[in-house]
Amino acid sequence: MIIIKKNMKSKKSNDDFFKKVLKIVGKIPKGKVTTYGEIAQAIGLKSSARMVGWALNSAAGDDSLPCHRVINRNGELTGKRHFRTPELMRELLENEGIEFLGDKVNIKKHLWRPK
DNA sequence: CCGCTGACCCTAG
DNA sequence: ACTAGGGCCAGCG
Repeated sequence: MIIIKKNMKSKKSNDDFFKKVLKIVGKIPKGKVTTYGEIAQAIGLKSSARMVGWALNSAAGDDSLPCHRVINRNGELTGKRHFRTPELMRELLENEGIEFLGDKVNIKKHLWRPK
């Protein structure tokens, strides 16, 4: 009667987190981009932007998941290395109408915040 | 069990 | 404007 609480909670939390990340990323509209930090905050974790990347890494290869629209706060395509090819990420973004400033995305113009 | 690593972000000097 | 360091949670050797 007194036990089992801790164990259950821990397991549930981790799965729930993963689910939310995929859901939010999948909701990113075409022609928009968001950041790891924004997603992390939308989920409820204030400083766990790294976990967002971790979740995406586990889901890498899923064509239904526009992980190329997820970038860092600086507008840099930090996750390009985990794609099939480093250039693929930029190609996809440019194809959707995202503007680039040098090697970085014009995040100020295309930023989309999950609500 | 301990420690390192990671698709990040913030604060301080 | 740039560099350095700490914090965060989860996975892996």
